Amino acid sequence: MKPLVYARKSSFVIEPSAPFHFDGTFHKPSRFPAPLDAWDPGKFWTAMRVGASVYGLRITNSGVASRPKIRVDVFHNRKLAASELKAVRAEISWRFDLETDLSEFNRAARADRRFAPIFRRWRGSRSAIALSLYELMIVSIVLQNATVRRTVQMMNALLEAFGTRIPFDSRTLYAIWRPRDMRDVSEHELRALKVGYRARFIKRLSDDFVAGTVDETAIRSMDLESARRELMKLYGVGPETAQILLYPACHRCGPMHHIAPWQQKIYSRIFYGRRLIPATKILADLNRRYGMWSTLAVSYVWEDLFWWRKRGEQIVWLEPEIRL
DNA sequence: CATCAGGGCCCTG
DNA sequence: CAGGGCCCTGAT
Repeated sequence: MKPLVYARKSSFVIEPSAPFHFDGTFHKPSRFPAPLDAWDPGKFWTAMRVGASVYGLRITNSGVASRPKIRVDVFHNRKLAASELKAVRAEISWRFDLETDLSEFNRAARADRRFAPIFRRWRGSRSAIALSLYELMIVSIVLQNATVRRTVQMMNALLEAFGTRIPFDSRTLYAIWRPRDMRDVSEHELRALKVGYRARFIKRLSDDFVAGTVDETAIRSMDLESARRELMKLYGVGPETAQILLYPACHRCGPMHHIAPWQQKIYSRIFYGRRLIPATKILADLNRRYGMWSTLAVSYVWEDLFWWRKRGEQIVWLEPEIRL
């Protein structure tokens, strides 16, 4: 097969709602490393599947917080129809939540006694991920009951076997396969990639997406609780995975319902300065304090911590919790 | 060498 | 609703 060359380029500009924080939106340092996207200050690359095609995207910051502007360069391997470009733009806008109105959250954030400096630092950051609902679901599955190292291994093995390699702009990234690409893949074949019991989840979920049991478009417009119920019906999706999916894939950042054990440990430290606080208490406190903005508020504090770590700050209690 | 828990979820009793 | 089993790995 002839290697596909993503050398053609189309460009457009998006003006996100203000205030906007480019790096806080396009890079989340707490996430595990995968060849799905790449980031440098003011620049972001990803391979995005929209409709039937995959595109290489380079997104560049070309505005300021108060007058935000991003430039999108779309790399492709054939001539594009105008409608395709329009679809790509709409998808970027949705996935990175570029049109959202955070003024209410920002008002509350300014008045926050403890964390106002953090909220100010990241003001304009969005709940965002480059992945579709199906793609994030796959990522959540390989996160289940695994340490970071194992998650990375599983993800790489899956991408190598079924992902679409997109060489563009002198880098190579992968797009996750489509649900229907799993149709002729056996559970046995998946297990050979050492994903263990998750093989069955991947098969069943892919089938559900093909059959239309899950409708991403519908879920995007549901209220928080309906979306959660819908997602939890799926085989392999429990409370933790639903939480991951609702935010950021659905931009539902209402009250939190679930805290994973390792998050509980980290929340205990950052919100209470203690070793371990009961998850139910943490949930109640955070939801009382931040209400419908809980998930967003917590993510600002959470990512801020991982930004410090990324910049080389030693956080002695954090390291043992991030097992590589 | 064996045992065990892990960034969950399903199934059973 | 509590608890066992699941795939694999690295830690002990």
